[in-house]
Amino acid sequence: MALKKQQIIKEALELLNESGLEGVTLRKLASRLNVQAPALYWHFKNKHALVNEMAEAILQTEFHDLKEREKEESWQDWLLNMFNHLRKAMLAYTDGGRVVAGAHLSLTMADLSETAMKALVNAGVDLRQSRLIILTATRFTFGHVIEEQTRITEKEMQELHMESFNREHPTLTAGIDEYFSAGKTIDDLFNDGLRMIID
Amino acid sequence: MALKKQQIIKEALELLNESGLEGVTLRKLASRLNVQAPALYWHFKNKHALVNEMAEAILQTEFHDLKEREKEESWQDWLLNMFNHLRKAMLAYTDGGRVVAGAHLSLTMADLSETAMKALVNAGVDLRQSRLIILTATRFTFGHVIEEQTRITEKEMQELHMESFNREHPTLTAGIDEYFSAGKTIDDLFNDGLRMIID
DNA sequence: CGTTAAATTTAACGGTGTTAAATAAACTTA
DNA sequence: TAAGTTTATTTAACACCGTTAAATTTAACG
Repeated sequence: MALKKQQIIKEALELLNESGLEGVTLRKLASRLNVQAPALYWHFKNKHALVNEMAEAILQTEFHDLKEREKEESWQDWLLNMFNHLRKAMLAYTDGGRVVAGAHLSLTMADLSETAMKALVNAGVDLRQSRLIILTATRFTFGHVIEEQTRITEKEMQELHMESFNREHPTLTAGIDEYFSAGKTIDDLFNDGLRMIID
Repeated sequence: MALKKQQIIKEALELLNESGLEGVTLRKLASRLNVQAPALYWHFKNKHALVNEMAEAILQTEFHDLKEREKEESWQDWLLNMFNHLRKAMLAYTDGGRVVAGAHLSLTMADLSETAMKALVNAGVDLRQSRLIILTATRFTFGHVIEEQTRITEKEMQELHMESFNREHPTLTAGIDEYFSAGKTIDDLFNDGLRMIID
């Protein structure tokens, strides 16, 4: 039976979740589909194209029905919610941030930006200000999720020598401790950062 | 003559600028140093470690003498200037953003954060607020520079079908056009975004 | 000079994306 | 149904990649 594009992408996403971006190789993917690696080249012009389509699929799971802003909702709340969805979509997959942020010229991202621009402009926000807010928040979101998803091994932790690190960076350490000892989470950190941009 | 660590890193950075991150391979680097690839493993435990040291070197060129904030300078101006230096350091090398952002647990970045935290706290900014501002601005800066340095080929441009893209994203297109037709540059875009976070 | 440690080479392993050509399977048309 | 054409996949190979183990050279030191 002929291989379907959506099948390939679905299997690639499962492989992504199991092995991370480094683990997504054409041979492994082909093997899962009971096919030889070069067969994939009939469906995708190269690996980059496959990864781009994986990024679109990741975004689609969260944004296949992107709701426009309701009259009673503030544009700030709407936008905050939109970027939380964007983060959620990327967090759903191992290395999802790197996959999506690395996918250039994503149509879904463009649609997202367009919808967001309309939401803000319709709410009376200046055109230039709208663009600045959305661009800044987008890049912050990408940066944040990529950082959030970067795995640090136990080995790397030890090599950093926490006690001397903390001694040499007291203010930084105090800032980190204060935040989390106040019961705040990574989710809060993301939203607090986002609010700094939006408000 | 024995290979010196700094020589290797210097040569690796030149290779980075000529061939991009994908082009930095141990064989090519070794060849430039008139040595065989496995020789590099005596100086670095693996490629990741080499790239991490490249990141530190990139940062050091701009931050070997990081000046603390002067009494008469506002913390906002000082911070804005610091992140402009960070961006400049990364822009000095092809894929510099990906190299630096991908380098985990960078000591130079930690020193940078510590100095910035002290500057803000000494200026009377709340500890938590200081951390939020610096973290958000850092992640935005990484996201911005990575995006800025992502090369888009002529082919990819054509495949996007600009006219239909613009038709389907009128508000987004208008926002982009307005900004640049006002004579603003990418530098301005970065600083405008940064100011949204800092102010 | 002889010994020890530092630095590098040779050879190889298992993996990667990708291409060209041969082949099989599935439709289309006579 | 048979022939022909497009679609889809396989086989075989290329040119790379990071990395390891072992042998070998180079340098340092008593």
